[in-house]
Amino acid sequence: MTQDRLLIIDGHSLAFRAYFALDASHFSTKSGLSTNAIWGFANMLTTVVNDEHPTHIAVAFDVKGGTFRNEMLPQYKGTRDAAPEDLLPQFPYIQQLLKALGITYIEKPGYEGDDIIGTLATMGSQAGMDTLVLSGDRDAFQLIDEHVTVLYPGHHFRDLKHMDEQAVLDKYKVTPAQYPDLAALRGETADNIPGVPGVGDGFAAKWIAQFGSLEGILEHSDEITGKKGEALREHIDQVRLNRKVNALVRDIDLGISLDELYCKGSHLGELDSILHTLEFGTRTRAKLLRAFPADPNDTADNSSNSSNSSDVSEETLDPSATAQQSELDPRHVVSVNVLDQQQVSELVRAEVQQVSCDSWVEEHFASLRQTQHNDESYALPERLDQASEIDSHDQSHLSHEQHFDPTKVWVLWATGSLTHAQGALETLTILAPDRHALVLNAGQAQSHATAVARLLHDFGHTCATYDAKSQMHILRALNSEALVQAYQPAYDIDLAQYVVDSQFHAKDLTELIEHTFEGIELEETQQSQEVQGAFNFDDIDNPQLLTNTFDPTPCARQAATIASVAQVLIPKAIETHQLELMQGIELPVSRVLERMEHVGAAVDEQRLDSMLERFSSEVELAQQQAYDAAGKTMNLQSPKQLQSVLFDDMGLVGVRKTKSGGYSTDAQTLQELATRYVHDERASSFLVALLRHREMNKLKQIVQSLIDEIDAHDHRIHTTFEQTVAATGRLSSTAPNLQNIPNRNMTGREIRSAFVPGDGFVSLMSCDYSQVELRIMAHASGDESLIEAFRSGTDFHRYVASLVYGVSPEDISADQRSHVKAMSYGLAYGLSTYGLAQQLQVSPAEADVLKNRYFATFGKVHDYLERLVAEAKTLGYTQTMFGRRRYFPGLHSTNRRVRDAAERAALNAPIQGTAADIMKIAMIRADQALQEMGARSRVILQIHDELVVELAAGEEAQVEAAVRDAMEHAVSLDVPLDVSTGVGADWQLAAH
DNA sequence: AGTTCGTCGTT
DNA sequence: GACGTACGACGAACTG
Repeated sequence: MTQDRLLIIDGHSLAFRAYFALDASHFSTKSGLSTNAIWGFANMLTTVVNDEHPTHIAVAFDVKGGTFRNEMLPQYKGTRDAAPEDLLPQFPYIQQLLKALGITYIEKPGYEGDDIIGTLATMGSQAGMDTLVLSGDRDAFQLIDEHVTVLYPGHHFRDLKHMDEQAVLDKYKVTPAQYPDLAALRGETADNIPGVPGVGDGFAAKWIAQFGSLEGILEHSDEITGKKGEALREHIDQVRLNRKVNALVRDIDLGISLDELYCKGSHLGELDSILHTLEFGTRTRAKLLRAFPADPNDTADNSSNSSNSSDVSEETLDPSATAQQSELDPRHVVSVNVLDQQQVSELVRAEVQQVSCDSWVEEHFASLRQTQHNDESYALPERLDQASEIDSHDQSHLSHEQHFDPTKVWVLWATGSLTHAQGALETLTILAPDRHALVLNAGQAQSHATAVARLLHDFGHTCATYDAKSQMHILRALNSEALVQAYQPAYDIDLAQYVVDSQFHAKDLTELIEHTFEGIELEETQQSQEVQGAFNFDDIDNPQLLTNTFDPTPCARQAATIASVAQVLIPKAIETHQLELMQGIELPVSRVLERMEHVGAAVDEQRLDSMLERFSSEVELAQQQAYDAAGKTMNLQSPKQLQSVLFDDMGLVGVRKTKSGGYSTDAQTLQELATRYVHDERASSFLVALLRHREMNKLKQIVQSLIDEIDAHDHRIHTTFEQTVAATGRLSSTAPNLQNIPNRNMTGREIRSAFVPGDGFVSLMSCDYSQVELRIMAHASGDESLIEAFRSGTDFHRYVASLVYGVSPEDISADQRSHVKAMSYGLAYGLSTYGLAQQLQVSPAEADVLKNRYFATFGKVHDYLERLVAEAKTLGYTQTMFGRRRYFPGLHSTNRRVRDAAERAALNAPIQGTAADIMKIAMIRADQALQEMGARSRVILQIHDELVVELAAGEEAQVEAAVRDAMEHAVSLDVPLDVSTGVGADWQLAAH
């Protein structure tokens, strides 16, 4: 029958994808079973079935235990993380669900799902059936022929690519039958299969075209010249093996005929029973039944279903109750008023109307005005849910957690450009709570700045936006102090995403939207119909502004999408107790950062220029010395060329290898080589010159990057502080990075002397926390000895060393002190004995002794650190003192390197993160204090545990006291927070 | 033109 | 067999 369509699904890849696309914490039953993969699987399945209308379906699964491939290639799929522990239990339910839907699933011991797929696809093709293979594995491409198409998921699952013969040919320039040859040459990173280094799809295809097949290539491998030919000859065995492994088996005896894969329909009884177990609602049931209607011949056990289904319908019979519930229940987030861009574009119609801003606001914000003084959205304060390890006493600076009412959210959205922290506004959109939008051009926005400020003042507590810091830069262009002051939105979806999952970072709004709606199906709701139009109003009082030169629709659409994203992310943030963090810390600090970026740091341009000149000539000198020693020239900045000089020409023996197999030429290696070959005149002078070149070149580059970023208008440097990049909660700094200006040795530190007070200011003050991370550990672990060490107020490292070595502080040697100091700092990084030994230049045995002594002295610190990792393993995430979470999927990896790294990160995250939280609170407090005292002095830089303040004349003492107080009392711990300050004519001199 | 690697600066 | 977190910047080398 030509109508027949066979759909073959790779069950494992679909379940994995579903699992990672959906946050497990939002999908679980009361009894604690995770259902995210099941739900996502069902969702994806129905989507594909609705799109493709197959008549026959089979789902293939892998079976536990290895296959013949593992015997051939031990590392096969070695880099793949083991299935997370809450994924595996979901498979039986998926299979049960498939059975209830009348879908056949197949597993076969000794074979992978891919082989079952290969067999079924071959069967389908031979029967002349229209065959679709849904798989995320590119090996499936070899199955494509005139009857077989592979549905291959792109970045977004919903856009499945239909890979047919032409598509493979277009993309890879080979036929589907040749595809495995190409894959064998290229390798497959996902499966830990190395290909020929340096050979990608392009070269592989070229060779295949030239020689017809992999066999042809291997026979004529001698004829291939160049590096790639050489690499091919070296990896010939690997390639042969790859080709064996990636060939799918296509003739397993499955003991099943295609007819048996026909979809007869769902068994209602079984379906209701499994949906009940999974606590899936009627929406999911309805959707499944739309895709897989009940089997008319299945009349068995009708009485038992009716009891089940009435059970379900009772709770959701009332439609208004459903809507209410679905807003709160993350599992039903699908039914929230979610608009993707496509939907919005259909619904938003631009209608140019002449309205006055005031009357428009009056009309469309009426609902907010009514509830303004009796606002239910201000709920009773909720305690911050904290990690049991860390307890903070003082959270008064944090706002109380609010409930989220999507009907009250409105959006203020400015577009424009942003360079050197200088904004220019192009459009300004107000999306009202009733989903009507007003779009202003620059001139209109300018003349209504005060009105907008008033709007913010009245309703800022339900205002949402994206990237408030950049918005504020842009809004500054309107030159309205009132607007800048009033701009305090309640929700920033960029920050919301960051506090919900700091690991994922969307580079722009588009990416954030994609990520937010990934795996979420959008349903048409009545609410979405309410988006009625984007209106552009003309200012009657300013006739010159009457011309509308732009289309307001995209602006309104973007604003509407921001509201939609907020409707998904804010409830998520509330559930995970992150809203307080966003509103109490991130949003307030974003205002401080905005001002810091706007103000910038003044630099002495001449000084930078002369440094650049000096470093440049040093670079050239060192380069010449290196050339002389080597007896030839080369690019000293090329690790590859250095390798050949050092390890081939000069015959030195390499020390360590790099990831990709070459010998490392990093500074540590060069140092070691210099000691080892101290008697080899030529080698050692080359090494010394090279090291010198490296150092000077680095400094030269840093100075150059600073010069490049000087703003021509005010001769200051305006860095950008990235607030949503570092997974621990720290800030980062770019264009230029002012958080990595050299500080370790005199030569580099000089660069700091180029940072000076600007016109109208007299000096710089540097204020930094001493040993914050250690103090956090002392507090959180409750270790009495360490707490006492901090309270004693003496030389901390000396005091600790005296405890560790059991001698009085004055008898501690310089070595002992520095060793203990390194140990102390290494703690928070999960430092190994080996690493400690490396750093201290002592034997691993000695390092081990030190470590044991240290932990014997500070036992509770040891317990605390272990507890952090253990808790991260159970919870899946760590928390800082202020509840900031970071998730660690790698903690359960079977790959030890990955797992160890995750453990170290999990140990470090709550400590580094708490330090970051404290500094952010200190910045908010310092900024506020300076404002309140009317000081002209201002904070201009933050370097993780240091603030740099630009001091105005006569303010030094007062400002010093204020900033010190802000930092020392940002939070109250069981140990004091020590801040040291210094003042000087430049940043270097301000050091203390 | 865009990506990945190696290296190195900070905390 | 590796072996300290978190970042950003640069040039080289390789991909298209």
